[in-house]
Amino acid sequence: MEDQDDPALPGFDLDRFTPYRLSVAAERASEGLARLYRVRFGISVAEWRVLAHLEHSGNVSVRDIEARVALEKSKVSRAASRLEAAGLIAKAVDPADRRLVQLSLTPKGRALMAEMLPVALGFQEEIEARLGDAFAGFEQGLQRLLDDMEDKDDPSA
Amino acid sequence: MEDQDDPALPGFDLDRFTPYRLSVAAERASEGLARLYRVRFGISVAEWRVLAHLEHSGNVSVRDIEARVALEKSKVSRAASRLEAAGLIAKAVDPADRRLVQLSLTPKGRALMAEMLPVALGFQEEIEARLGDAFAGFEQGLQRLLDDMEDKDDPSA
DNA sequence: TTGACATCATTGCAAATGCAATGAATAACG
DNA sequence: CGTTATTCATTGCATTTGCAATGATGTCAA
Repeated sequence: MEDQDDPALPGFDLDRFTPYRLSVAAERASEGLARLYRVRFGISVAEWRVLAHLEHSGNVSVRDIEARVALEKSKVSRAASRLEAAGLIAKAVDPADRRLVQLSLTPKGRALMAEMLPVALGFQEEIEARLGDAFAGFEQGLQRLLDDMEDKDDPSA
Repeated sequence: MEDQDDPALPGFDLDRFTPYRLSVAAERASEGLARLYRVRFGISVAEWRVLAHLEHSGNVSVRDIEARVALEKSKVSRAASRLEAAGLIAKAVDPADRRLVQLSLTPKGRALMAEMLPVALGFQEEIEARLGDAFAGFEQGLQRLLDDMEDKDDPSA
């Protein structure tokens, strides 16, 4: 009973818990950008990732994107369908392996990316400016986390 | 036409885009911990956050948690209902303001937290160990991001 | 070749999510 | 007081999500 409000507990503070902090920061950053994309271009985060990857890597299969862009394959598939319906990408069966679907930007999709990229780059610059001299260290840590979690994402095994 | 596969485009690389990196890192970190909690304790991330906040701060209203723990109020409400059904927390109408619901850990809830906290702390230690000397810089950057986004979460606003 | 197994994209479906009511209670202000 | 706003927690509902089929293709070895 005395430990009901006993401050001498382990004293766990969620605010100092890295997974939580990471989650909140990511949520807010992605959400800020997501709102921009949604209201200005009608594009979701998943769709943005697919477009960005296509802009960067040319024709790719759904499977490639799934692995490359940290998106469930059903999410990629549905995003691709919406993008195709919007005329932003084209789907084509790979002639070499007919199980694969090659996605590629249409001219309209490329034009949209030309509008969206400056927004993304501006957002990135904004973040770097806000972090200032902390940016380098932050990115280094982030990189190390991403490297470690590349396949196994459970640090305590 | 020539820019179909022209590498001289803006050359945007999603992998260097901080919001994306942050999102992937957060997703993987949270998911690793989430799996542990789910399989070992049957607890979701939202439920974990509610429990952790209660353990740390004693009785709190749903509203408090919503603000404090970066969770939609409907999510808090539903998490609280599940936790109550599981006998881990108690809900009580605040006598001073009967709109508020005071949440508090039951003995069973406190016992569960006593089991879960070491797991969380171990996870945290693991992360710190993996980051090594990059941890301090990483946390500093993260803190700066969180500060900046406290109310307005759109850096390019 | 043929048959067992693997891989790919899509889709069905149950569960989770976000947002906009809803209803209860309080605060603000004349 | 009485009336109008505001705050709080919950819930309804449409959308999104994740996961497990499904079907269509490819691979490999007997």
